[in-house]
Amino acid sequence: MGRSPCCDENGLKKGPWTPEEDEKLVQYIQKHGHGSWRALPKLAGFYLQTHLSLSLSLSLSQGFSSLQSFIFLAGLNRCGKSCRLRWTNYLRPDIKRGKFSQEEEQSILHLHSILGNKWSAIATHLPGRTDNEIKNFWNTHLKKKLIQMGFDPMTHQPRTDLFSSLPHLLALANLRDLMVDHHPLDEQAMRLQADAVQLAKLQYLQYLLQSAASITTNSYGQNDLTDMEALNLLSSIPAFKENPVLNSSHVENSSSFSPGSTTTFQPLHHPSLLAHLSDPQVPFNFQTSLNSEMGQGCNFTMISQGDNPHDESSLVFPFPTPVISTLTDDMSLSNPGDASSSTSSYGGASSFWPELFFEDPIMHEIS
DNA sequence: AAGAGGTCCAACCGCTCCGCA
DNA sequence: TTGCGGAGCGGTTGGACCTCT
Repeated sequence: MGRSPCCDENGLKKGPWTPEEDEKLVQYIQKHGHGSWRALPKLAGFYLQTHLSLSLSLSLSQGFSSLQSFIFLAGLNRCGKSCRLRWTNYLRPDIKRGKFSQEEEQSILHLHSILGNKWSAIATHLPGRTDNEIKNFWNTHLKKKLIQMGFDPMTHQPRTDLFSSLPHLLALANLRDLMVDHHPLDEQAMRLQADAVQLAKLQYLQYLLQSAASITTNSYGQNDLTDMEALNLLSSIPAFKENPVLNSSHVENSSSFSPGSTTTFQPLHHPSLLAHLSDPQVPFNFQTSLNSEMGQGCNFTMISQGDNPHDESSLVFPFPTPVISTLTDDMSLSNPGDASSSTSSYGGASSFWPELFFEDPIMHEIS
């Protein structure tokens, strides 16, 4: 922009702030508030000097220019930008310190799915947290977490490259069958693997449907990927066999089944559900069905097997459907009983990261 | 115990936005 | 309309701290 940086003046201090500098800054801002950050370091230094001998109001009336050299010798030898950052990110009295709570984490995920890397905008929804803090937390924790769970951290959508591993996952299922003969796994491990394969199919289904929605029709006026492929896959999933919501009308009326078509919904990591799902001790079942009545989507009913028999959530996923978080090479070798010990193994609800879609008040607020 | 590597976070840098003359 | 300067934003960095071997 052709403008010199604010901190390029000789002699301005950089680096970590000392307690004395903090004190100067806090004292000044407590007394006068913050406004002109550029002028503040000079005034802050001067403010302390006034405690020694001068009256601030008297000297201000004399003008700054005559005070410049005095101020630099005695003042906060920092640029205004540095002062502002120190105040907003560290010294501000309303800053909340410590670890982010589960609720805050969910809020950040949710807000980031809507706002992207607009850290300051996200911070406005998290009282006491700074944009810098949220940004750091995102980069060091949440981003990695999403990646581990098979999500693109920028789009919050399932990573399509996960599907390249689908044959591997299915092979894993076959391996399980072989291992039953020679190295029997316990029942829970087998069930988890079976669920994992079903979820892999579900995700692949999602992939097919999303692809079908985006693929242009070929010269015969047909999609390169047909809904039938997806439906065949669906039919191979026991949950669908057991819950035959899918009937012929859905198949015949495929035009009403428009996965991935223009939707105004936004993904939402629903806090209450996530909180529930984050408890690895609570197992769950799920049932799925195509939802033609809503024009698009997939009903997803999650039934907790916890203490509360009424704890059932019926959700609509216009797509994507929930995905598998992480299926590692050593999944079959990990301790199947230790589902709660690691988020990287498929062992419970914590690895199951649904995206709920419904109208979002924040979107209205933003728009 | 010590060194290597990894993680975390405060602070900096470069840029854009916006108000004002 | 244009250019300047302050405020603020997001990306990056460097060093302190932690963990692992």
